[in-house]
Amino acid sequence: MTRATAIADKPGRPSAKDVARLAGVSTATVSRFLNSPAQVDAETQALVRDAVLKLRYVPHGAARALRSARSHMVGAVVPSFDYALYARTTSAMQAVLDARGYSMVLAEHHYELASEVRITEQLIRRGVDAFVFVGLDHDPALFALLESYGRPYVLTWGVDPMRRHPSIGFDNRAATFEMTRHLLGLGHQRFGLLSAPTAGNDRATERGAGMRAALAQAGLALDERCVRHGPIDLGAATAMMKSLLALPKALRPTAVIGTNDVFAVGAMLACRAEGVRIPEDVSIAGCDNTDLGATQTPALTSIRTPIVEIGRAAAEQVVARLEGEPHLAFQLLGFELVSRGSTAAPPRR
Amino acid sequence: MTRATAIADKPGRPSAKDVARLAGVSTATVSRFLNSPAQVDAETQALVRDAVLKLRYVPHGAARALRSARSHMVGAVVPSFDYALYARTTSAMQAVLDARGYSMVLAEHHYELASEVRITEQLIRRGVDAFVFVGLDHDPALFALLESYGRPYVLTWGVDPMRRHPSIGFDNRAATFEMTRHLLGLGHQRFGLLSAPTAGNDRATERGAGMRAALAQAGLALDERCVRHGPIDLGAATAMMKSLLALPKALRPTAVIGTNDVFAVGAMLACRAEGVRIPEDVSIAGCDNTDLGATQTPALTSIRTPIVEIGRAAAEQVVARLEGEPHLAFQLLGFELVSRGSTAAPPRR
DNA sequence: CTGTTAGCGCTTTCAA
DNA sequence: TTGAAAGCGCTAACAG
Repeated sequence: MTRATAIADKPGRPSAKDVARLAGVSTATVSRFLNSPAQVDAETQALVRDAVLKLRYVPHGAARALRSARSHMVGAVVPSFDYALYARTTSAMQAVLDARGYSMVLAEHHYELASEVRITEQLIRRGVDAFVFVGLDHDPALFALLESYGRPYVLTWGVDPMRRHPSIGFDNRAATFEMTRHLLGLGHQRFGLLSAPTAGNDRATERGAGMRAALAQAGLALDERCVRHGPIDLGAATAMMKSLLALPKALRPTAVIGTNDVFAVGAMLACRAEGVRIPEDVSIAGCDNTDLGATQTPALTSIRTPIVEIGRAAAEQVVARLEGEPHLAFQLLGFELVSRGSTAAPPRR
Repeated sequence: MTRATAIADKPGRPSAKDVARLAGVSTATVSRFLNSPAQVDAETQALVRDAVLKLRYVPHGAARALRSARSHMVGAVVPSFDYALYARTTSAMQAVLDARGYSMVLAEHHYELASEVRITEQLIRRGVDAFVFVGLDHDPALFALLESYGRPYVLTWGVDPMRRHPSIGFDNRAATFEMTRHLLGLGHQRFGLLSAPTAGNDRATERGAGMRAALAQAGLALDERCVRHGPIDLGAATAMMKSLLALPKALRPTAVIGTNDVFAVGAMLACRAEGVRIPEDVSIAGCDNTDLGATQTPALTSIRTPIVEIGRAAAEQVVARLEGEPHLAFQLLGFELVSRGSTAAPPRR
């Protein structure tokens, strides 16, 4: 027996036929016992139950999936797990799925929309019943694929303004809008933005837009020389902030918003390295309210986003759809500004 | 059409038969084209390829799995995703699996060994080919189940000292041993330990043991009144540390080790809240060297554990076994003490 | 190199 | 309430 065949089911792996034989019934009855016990006589049930337990019978999922066109697997397709955020959302999803008898298949696309399509196709091939995606921006080919295979899905971390795709999230634009208002209220006039690349990332796009909108409303404009884009990574964020600190004094922002906490904490590291005081010299704010930000000194002002709620609601929606239960196709959840020590009035001139 | 049937494959979902018809060949040839193209004539290949692309054919995974007894899915069964650590390991795994044409099914057992068995059985039912587990401590029923279904697996975050189960990890005991030596070297005599519950958690057990061993070697003993156990959670860790700080002065530890960075950072929060200075009044050290610890003020002394390497190696090992390739069943990886500002000499008496 | 054929293990009509 | 029988879509023998 070679390694390659080692995983083949043991010769003795019990099948429904074995259970049927032992219980003295037909395989049809075994199947009914498993799937709709109400249709089986109580005595017969006892017979079958004993046989199942005795043989430690575990039904063959692939056969069931083939026959019933239902794998009971839900795909979670996320940008990346390195940012703790999606891990927590996924964890919440997984808990709900598990409770409802579904398993979760996980895939990352590393912020590449094209690879998202490829990955999704692979999961369809594996028989995944339904999908949860992150964000509203996706390759049109993705929706075509889902449509052509009749797979339900839900988008998360935002709500589709056109109501074309089922979605669960919050208003990313409003979140940074409110944060910017907070900083404007403290008296800031010169702002900096640390953002993820916006291509194919509506969260980053919207968060930037919210900031610009709030500034515009206050009669200000975001100086593009104070904007940096880069990967969601502490090192990159630190470098981005350092380059802002290197700007001529008249240009240098007194308030910097990161489109998420990683950027904001990276900015804090840069300030510490350069001897720039927070919040006396510069205010820093993030988004998503992670432990990473909340435990900094000073603690990071951030937006509490519905990380766990999104995961739970997404899982519940796809399961409800698979099971034919009523559900809300669109859910707009709330967020909350959490003001902490990293933001204060700007330095006096 | 009800919601429940909405996910049924569209009537027109192409099958191998459709591809065969369009290409003017048999389904066997389609199958060969997909699985071993070398056996198919170049011209025929072109015919089939065109048909596949034209119909946007995606093979039916369940049928393939049923027939070939191979689902190309690997199960990752982890304690929890809330601790960012396992998310990163899983991410590394997923990248390798994806590159090798496998998908990853994810499940969490929330530190309950019994639910780990249940979850694993569910994944076997779904047809998962192989498994990666976290830690060496598991319910014997788990191994019995894997054995009876002939599923390869690998344990991670430790190496089985008995060499009974394939495993990839590092020496958890040596890690805290070294950390404790570091603190002893700084002059500490009274130690505190913040740990996860040790039941069914060999990482926590070993990390505690390493500390005790180092102390014993130095002729000291860990005062059990300075030990706290609790969930891996910042709030819980903070409370645990507060209760250590509430000890009579003569008993209060001057050095506290967390069995991971979450405990250590929670301890830092407690110190800040109580006005206890780090490292002047108390030294604090963690384990796993996460961003959470590294970005604190002062930065947390910790142990860099092979988080990503474990994930990659585990994925490579299970794939190698499934594919019948040579592989190392046991891999002992290294770790490294990273000394930062949170540890220093104890206060003078 | 290609087609024919026989199932993989299960669910689901249809009859009894 | 139960059994017999027909496949789900694919792969692997076996012929040709």
